[in-house]
Amino acid sequence: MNLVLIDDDLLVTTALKTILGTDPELHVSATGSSGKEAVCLYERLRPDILLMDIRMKETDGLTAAQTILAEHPEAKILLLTTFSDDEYIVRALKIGARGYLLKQDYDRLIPAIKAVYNGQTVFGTEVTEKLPRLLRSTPEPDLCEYHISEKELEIIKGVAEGLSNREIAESLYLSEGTVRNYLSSILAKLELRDRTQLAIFYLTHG
Amino acid sequence: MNLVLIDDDLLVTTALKTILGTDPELHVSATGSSGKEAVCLYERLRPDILLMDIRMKETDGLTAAQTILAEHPEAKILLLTTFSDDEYIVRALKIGARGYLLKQDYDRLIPAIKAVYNGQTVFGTEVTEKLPRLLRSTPEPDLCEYHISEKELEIIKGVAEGLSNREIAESLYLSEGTVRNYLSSILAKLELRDRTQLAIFYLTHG
DNA sequence: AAAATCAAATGACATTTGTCATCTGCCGCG
DNA sequence: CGCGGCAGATGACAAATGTCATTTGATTTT
Repeated sequence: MNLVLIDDDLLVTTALKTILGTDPELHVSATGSSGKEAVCLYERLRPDILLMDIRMKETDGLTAAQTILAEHPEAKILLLTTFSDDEYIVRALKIGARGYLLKQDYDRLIPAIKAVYNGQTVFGTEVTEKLPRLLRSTPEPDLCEYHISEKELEIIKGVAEGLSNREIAESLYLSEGTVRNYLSSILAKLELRDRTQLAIFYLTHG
Repeated sequence: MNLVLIDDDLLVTTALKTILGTDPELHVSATGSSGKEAVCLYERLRPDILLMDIRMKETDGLTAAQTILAEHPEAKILLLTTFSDDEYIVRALKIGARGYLLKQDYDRLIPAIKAVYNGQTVFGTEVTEKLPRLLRSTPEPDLCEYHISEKELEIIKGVAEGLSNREIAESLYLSEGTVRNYLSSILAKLELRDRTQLAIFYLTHG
């Protein structure tokens, strides 16, 4: 069972590597320290499981997970974090992560990894308690499910106000062409066809 | 003071003609029995005052008034009706009618006509009572304020679903060009610039 | 210092969109 | 009968939109 570990803190990755090394079934193929690396390593090594921290400088773990899952929906990604932040949990679920564990649950980490390997989804104790309530309160698909940067969001808002590309460009001090480029990639990400569909999407699901 | 009378019921027009004829200042130039006629007669005779029923078969009085006022905002149109229907009152106000009288107020009709002639706006007693409340409860501009035909509405809905002109055309069995033409006139009527603004308008005010 | 990275810009391009003038049947009305 | 008015269609056009490949400049990384 091949693993890739991603954590900001070198101490954590090495510690984890040691802990996991005690189990003969587990093999840590590589470690990394940023979301970007996670994407690269996943592409290159196709590990059975990707164990990743959420809070990291540079690209955060959730976004990286999203990138990977967009390409490989079958990827088994286990998110690891110190805090049990509600928003993170929900988002992790929505994008299709296979697990969300608190670092304090480290004694259950190995069983959890094996469970995920067998196709299950695993959540830490605290998370499990919160889950039903969280799901009840957020039934709608959200904008934050996609990788939308701050600037992209500004552009979306402009579109949803009925502005033209030129007007959006002026209001954000960009060139019209740049706005077009941003818009183009936004549409691709959201799988929409034109600005009108985008405006509708934003007004109804945003 | 030239008047044009419009009412479905010939009995009413003739009766009114008689009543109004008792006043030497008033002169009924013509009478008609439908909204269309109202528009024609107004265009042709440019009466000082147009006295019109609201409920009529064929084009109703409000729509006709709207058509006329769109072209001639200075037109003095006095609406006459049997019922004091809230929706009608509000709509009449919004489109710029100069008065709204109940037929039961017929004893005040002549003074009202003269008042309107002098630039005032007149409402029957019952209407006056309801007015403030009605205005308070409907602050929003509405789609129905504009002359939107059934087919036009279909097209607007299509736009608000994010369909392209071609797709709208197919769904309504029209040519793409025709859809473009309709859309063009819709945008002009609503003073909007493009389909995106239309979609936004429909989703928020529609 | 060299290489990689990223935001922003550019230029070229095919489509779509919005506007306008004009044409075609068709129906009602005098 | 003929005429005017409609709903639709057409064709031509400029402008806006969406897509892509490529370039620039600044910043980071190594």
